[in-house]
Amino acid sequence: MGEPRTKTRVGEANVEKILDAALTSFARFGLHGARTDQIAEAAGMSKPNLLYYFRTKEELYLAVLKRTLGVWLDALAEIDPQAEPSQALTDYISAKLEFSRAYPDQSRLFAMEIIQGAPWLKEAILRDLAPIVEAKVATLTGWIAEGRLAPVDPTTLILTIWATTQNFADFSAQTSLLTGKTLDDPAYFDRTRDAIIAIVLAGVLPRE
Amino acid sequence: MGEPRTKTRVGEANVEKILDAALTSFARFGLHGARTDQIAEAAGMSKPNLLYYFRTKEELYLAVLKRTLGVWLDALAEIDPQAEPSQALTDYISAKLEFSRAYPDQSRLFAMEIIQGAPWLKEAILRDLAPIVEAKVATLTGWIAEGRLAPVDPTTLILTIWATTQNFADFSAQTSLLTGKTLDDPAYFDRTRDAIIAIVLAGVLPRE
DNA sequence: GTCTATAAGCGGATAGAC
DNA sequence: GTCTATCCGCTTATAGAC
Repeated sequence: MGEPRTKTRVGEANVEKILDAALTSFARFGLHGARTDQIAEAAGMSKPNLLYYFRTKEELYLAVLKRTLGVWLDALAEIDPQAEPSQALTDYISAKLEFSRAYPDQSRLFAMEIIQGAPWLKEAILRDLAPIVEAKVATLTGWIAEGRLAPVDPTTLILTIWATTQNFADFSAQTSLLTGKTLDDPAYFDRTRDAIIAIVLAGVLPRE
Repeated sequence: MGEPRTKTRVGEANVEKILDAALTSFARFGLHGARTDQIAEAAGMSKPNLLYYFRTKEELYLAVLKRTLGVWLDALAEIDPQAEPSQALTDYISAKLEFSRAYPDQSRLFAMEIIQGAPWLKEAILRDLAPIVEAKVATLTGWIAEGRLAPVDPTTLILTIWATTQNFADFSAQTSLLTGKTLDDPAYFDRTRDAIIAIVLAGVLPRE
């Protein structure tokens, strides 16, 4: 499953340019809809030169996906068991939404891969993502046991946060068709973040 | 934009078989990844015969999408301004989740089209979906004004419900990788539904 | 309406010089 | 490492008989 041949500095710079260009195309057109010559052009090189770094389109696709998964893992891992639950969840929701705003293509591409059954990323999800989720479920379970969180199913809560935050990147086409706004509008971004936090936190914090 | 040529009874039956088969393929592989001969085979006919009913792959794709959009519209339109808010939202969430369980491919295909910017469905969304959403936002705004609903942004609330419910169909690959469960498991389905309703309703109902 | 056979073109991948 | 030129497989779509 060939790494890109990147020994030199110029090579590494090219790999980065290719990954960025590929992300845009794959997010917009999917694995099969994306065109290698278009990606090469966007990366500022010829098609054969692109294929010098990534031998096949599929290899490039997987490389793009794995780069995104890494960022996801880091954000999730940052939920701190020692923190105040409402603050920890607020921070995580904010970070996740901010990521969706800053890197909508990464969010979208990831979503498309998952929707299609994760044919390329299945292995990496099981190996890298699952253990972290398990750890965070344990954290939430602990908070619930201590009465610091309402007794909501922890896995469902995590998936709900992913669903709500990612939604605004993934479905931004629909959202902007319906509201005329995007997350690039700072006021709308803040309003959305506050609404999500209000909805999710209210359902999750213990009533006194 | 070419209706399928369906004058006879056998023709209509074939069109249905094609739409069903196409839904499966498009949801799994996307517009460009799906293969017409595979769809034809799944529909029990030859490829030229399929292309007799739908002149191009794209025409077939759009027909499949529009069939799904119709179902969506009906469910949303059913939210009754006269109803008790918590009951109306509970019913809508239940119906939406049930739809995602019963027709996961429709849910997934719709999601993929939206994520890619709705290149094929944009027009229909603006014409058919937007007005209904507008009407429902008005309903929610009324409930908020009457103090029967917490002052949450109505559009965000609707989008949140879509996000949470659809998520369990769209991301079922991820969910089942992480939990080992699918919505086909009745107990898991009920647990998920209750958790979503609890989270969303709690954040939205007015505190006394 | 349905088929077999085939055309036509796109697009990923390679050859080989520089 | 990068390019030009080119190959060739694969897939949509059509021709035309039944």
